[in-house]
Amino acid sequence: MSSVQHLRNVPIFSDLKDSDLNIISDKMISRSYKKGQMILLEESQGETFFIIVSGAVKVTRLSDDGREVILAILGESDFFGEMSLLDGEGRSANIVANEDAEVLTLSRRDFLDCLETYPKIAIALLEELAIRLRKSDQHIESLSLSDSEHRIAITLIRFAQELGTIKQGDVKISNLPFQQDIANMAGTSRETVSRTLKLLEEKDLIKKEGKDLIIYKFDEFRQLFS
Amino acid sequence: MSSVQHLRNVPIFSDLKDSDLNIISDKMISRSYKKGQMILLEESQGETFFIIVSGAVKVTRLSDDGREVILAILGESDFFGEMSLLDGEGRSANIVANEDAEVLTLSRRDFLDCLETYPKIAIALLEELAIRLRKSDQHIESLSLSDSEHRIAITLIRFAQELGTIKQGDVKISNLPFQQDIANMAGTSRETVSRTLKLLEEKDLIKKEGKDLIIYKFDEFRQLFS
DNA sequence: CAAATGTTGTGATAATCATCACAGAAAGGT
DNA sequence: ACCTTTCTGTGATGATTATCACAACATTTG
Repeated sequence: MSSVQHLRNVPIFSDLKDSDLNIISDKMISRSYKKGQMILLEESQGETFFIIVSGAVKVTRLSDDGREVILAILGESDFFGEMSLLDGEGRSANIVANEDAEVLTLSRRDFLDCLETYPKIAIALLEELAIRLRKSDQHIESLSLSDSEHRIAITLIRFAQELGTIKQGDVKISNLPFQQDIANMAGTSRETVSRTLKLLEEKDLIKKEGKDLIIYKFDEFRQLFS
Repeated sequence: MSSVQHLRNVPIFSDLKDSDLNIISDKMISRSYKKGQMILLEESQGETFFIIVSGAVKVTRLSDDGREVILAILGESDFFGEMSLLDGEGRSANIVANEDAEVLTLSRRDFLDCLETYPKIAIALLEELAIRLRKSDQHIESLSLSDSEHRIAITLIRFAQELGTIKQGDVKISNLPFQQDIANMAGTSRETVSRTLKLLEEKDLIKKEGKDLIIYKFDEFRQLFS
């Protein structure tokens, strides 16, 4: 798939004419990263905008004592790096390739030019940031008032919405992340994730199948843990 | 102070010419709310953009069983309501007047027109959303991996940054919110806030003075709880 | 000012969950 | 196929903190 085709799939560019997309596409540089490789480091200056062509990355923050909080896992057609370009602050999170990943990058200048030249991009970007803020709010709510079972269930729901495929009301999450990553998203411990997944399976709410996980009756499941 | 003067203080409008500000200002309607009054209800359709002229509001989410999570407390020159205007989803949070409050409102149409007409506003708004997203990320981090003492200290730091006045390295927070509100922001219980404030006072890190609270050596305090 | 309501302080108790420890399973490398 | 590393399951234990209960104090309201 051509670079322009990829851009077309990215929500913030989808409104543009082909000719404009071509112009932008020409300014982008392609890069690839191996699984586990650090793409962006917290504290460093943010000077680049990234779009994921294939693979997945995780957005994390690290505490002094080395524990990791996963803020989000991003996949194909998602983008990142815009925050420090926008507000000029240093980076606030690390980005690590969660699988082998291929990305397109745009320099700070070209990105900001884009916003000036195509107000539609700015507005589409506003939409996207509003959506992210909404997700953050939900995340904060769940961390604030749920017990670990709820938090883990909500994390599974997040994965289902990002990576899941629906089949007769059930959702299958292929390639479920490791328990440690789930724990780092849910704000709990790896052991608790292990025990809770077992619990949910005993309640016939989910089923583990190798690397995949099926959530039965997704709508009811979501209701249950709202 | 005239309506235009207030707009000038709002970051997203500060770049505009007086003539443009006047045009926008003419479209705004002023309203006031009594302390405790609901301004916006979760679930309802978001059709209005709000700017706070005076007073303060709290942004909350409520769980089924009635517990409240406070996402933010906003004051003079802050704005809200933009999220559901931008992404078209229903409201994701409640807004309640935390003190008597006076606001200016702009209709959905006028707000979106504004963004189209003045790309600078869109870009300034992007900046602001980026800043909020950053704060959300920090909030998520702190909920995920700190104990209650740290979470409460970080909540105090948030208040200090929003409402505090510096005096010789110490910060004074006038009119500290109730313990229950602090608890709802820090994701802990009211009793734990009470006990922790006492603890911090015994460590000579803070001092309660009636309705005010002083954080000694603010920089060190912040360092301590990163 | 008295009553009523809202807020804070503090003990006792129990529940949740992190942590430690280690065994077994799975995946990856050579 | 074997060794190494990573991931998962599970018991035991202790720490943290929510919850309940109630007294003291403060603030509002009639």
